[in-house]
Amino acid sequence: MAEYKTRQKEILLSYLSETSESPQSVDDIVRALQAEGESLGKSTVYRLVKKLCDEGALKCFAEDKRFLYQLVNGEDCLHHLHLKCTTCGRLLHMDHEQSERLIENIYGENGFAVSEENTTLFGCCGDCAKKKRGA
Amino acid sequence: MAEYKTRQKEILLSYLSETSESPQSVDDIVRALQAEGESLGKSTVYRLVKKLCDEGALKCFAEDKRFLYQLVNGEDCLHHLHLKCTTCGRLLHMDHEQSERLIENIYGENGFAVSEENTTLFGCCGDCAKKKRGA
DNA sequence: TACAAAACTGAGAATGGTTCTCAAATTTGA
DNA sequence: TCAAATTTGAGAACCATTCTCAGTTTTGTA
Repeated sequence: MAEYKTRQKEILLSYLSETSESPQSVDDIVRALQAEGESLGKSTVYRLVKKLCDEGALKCFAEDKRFLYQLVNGEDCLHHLHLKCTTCGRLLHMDHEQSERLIENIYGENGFAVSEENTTLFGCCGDCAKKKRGA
Repeated sequence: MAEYKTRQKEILLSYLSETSESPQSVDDIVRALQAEGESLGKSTVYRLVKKLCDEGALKCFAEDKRFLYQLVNGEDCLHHLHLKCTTCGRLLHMDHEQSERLIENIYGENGFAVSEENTTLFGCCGDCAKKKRGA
């Protein structure tokens, strides 16, 4: 017996998969679920979210002075870097080979082993850049 | 009259330039200065540090659940990526050309413009890797 | 089905970094 | 030297996150 399956975990995961487009704060999560009549305790959400991050199922971003969480779909998501658009909030996935090449490169030049799980590159995506040029 | 020159600001800047190797939390700063007999108020440090960040004189990193501040020496510090070792905590500076190349690369393949100011790559530095292998 | 051990939940308290408040001190231009 | 503008700092307030712990749920076993 190492881990129990609980109603709360299922509810949380289901909600996170619905909102996988935009990262959510713990408060967002708690409030949204409350509105749906599925109230989870704050502590529980914090606990689950942290564990899911450790397992690599969620990505965590610092914003303002709190953390936002976003679902990472599938195994392979662990094995590439992510690009986070600070304008629209979307999380883009870098190609696996490209990630590998980039990391290899940095390792070669700096002796530094970049961790794919912990690293996110911030910037502006093509769509937002286009919109900005238009505006 | 827009901005006054104060003793406190000078002390802070001088301390930050002494410690520009490793990022400091506000608490680090306050305690260190206290030890030197130059006690600055916490509020003051927070205020100054925030203003310096806005002006681009300081880099700010989220760690644990607080922020670390590090002096940006000269213009060029703004123009390369940083590698943060999650084992020893050191902040390594990527070569300027290497940064440019990497960013160019990502832009070419993903249409995504990585922001040097906001991005830090996490992982394990060469020294720590060596120690781990040794142990 | 019944039971007990292990794991999980959640309300509320505690923690701790950051911001706010405001009266006192400092800086600056005249 | 004076007064206005700005800055300082002690302490309160704020608020996201973690901790506590008694009660609940899950699971394997008999």
